[in-house]
Amino acid sequence: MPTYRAPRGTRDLLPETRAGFSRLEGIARSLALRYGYREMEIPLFEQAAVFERGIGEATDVVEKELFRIAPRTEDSESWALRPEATAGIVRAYVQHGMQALPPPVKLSVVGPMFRYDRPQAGRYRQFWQWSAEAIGDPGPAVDAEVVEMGLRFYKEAGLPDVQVLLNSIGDAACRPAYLETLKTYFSGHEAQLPALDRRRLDTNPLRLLDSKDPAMTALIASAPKMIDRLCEACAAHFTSVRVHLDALGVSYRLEPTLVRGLDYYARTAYEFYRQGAEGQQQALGGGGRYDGLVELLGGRPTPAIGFALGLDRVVLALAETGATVSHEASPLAVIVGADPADTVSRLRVASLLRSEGLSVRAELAPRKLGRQLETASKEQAHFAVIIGDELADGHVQLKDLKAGTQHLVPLADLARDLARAEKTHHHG
RNA sequence: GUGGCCUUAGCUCAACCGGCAGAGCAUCGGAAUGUGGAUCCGAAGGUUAUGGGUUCGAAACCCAUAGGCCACCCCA
Repeated sequence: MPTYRAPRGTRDLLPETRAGFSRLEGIARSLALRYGYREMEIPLFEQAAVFERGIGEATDVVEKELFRIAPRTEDSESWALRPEATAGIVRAYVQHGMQALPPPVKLSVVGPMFRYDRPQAGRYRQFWQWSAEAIGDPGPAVDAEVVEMGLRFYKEAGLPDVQVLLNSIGDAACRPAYLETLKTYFSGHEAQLPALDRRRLDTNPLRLLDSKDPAMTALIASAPKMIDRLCEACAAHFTSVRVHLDALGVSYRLEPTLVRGLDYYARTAYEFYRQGAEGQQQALGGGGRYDGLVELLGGRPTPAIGFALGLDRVVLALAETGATVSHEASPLAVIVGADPADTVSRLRVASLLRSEGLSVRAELAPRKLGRQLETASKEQAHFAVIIGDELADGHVQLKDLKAGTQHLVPLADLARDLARAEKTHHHG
């Protein structure tokens, strides 16, 4: 027999970990509700063209990380697992005529994404994101609202010190000219450029600003900044975004070298980092305005903005701060028996309590009573229901494992007594 | 995709120069057949990631593969 294991870059979320993810998903759903984003689902895979066109052929996400599905037959369509949710959400928005809904259409998706890159801690081939999109609002107020919602997510998750890095990357009116300026600037220093960055000069000059090569630091520092060369409309938009952020009390750091990896972004761009870890490559989340994407995927020109927050990285960050990410619920009571062999009575009582909506575990292993109780306390159950000879006249022993007390209870009252106690029972 | 470090029981780790594969925790059982988190005793758990090679002898040395991690690339 071969030994099987989860594919590279994927992981099993075991119950302890899954509980932490569920908690984060709960916060995301709660925030979506509070901010007016409606939850939806999109397929885990799409026609590859949705990503190729939407995200951009030349981006790393499409060029090297797209998780393509081998076609089943020669004439079947080319599919790919979703590397992010925005393109799929916008595809659905166009497909279902949501342009007819009063704007903005605010949508939320939580689920796994797939990217075929080399795994590391916090970097997986299957990872979880919360994605929120406000489609049909040109901003700038909604830009600030989205950033604030992201920040609130981290705060409620238990990461109060998340830092916002903010930039404007211009739009079709001013970015092309800026790119030329940038190209000219770096071309003038071509001899100093590392090989990789020399190649970027043609393919993606914006990325030069992001280079971590020490030889580039001085060059980048004195390079022309997009933020200084925004057209009037973009500059006014950015100023207003900042005014709104200030009004909300959201602090942020201007990061003129912040660029985004996906082609569809324009104007507002931002990323979330742990305080003190801003320089690291692992963003907790990021987002921006993508005013051209709806049109790119076949809809009418429609402005939009959104973000994607990485749940895996939040869990990782919480673990690093030593915080308890989450705990699983423990049963209110465990049904144990004096006669190890009498699983019938234990199961019957458990079934009775469960039908009353109570969370109980029946000990079905034929172990002696001491061992049954031992396991019950180890799993943090509040009560043990001990079944013995008293059952003959309709009674059981109800033992409070936390308090160490015990008394005889008529079986008829058991559910009521436990339900009353549940109010004070802290699961876990 | 590039470079580097790592992989021994379910988990965390030992094993001196290449010479008997071990401990703690967890699990199961006994002390204690109707009373729990403590204690004592015991059991079970291993193709030393996988496949080759060197050697009288390999967990250890060499090669390949897989997986994990770190730095890039890039992002969540």
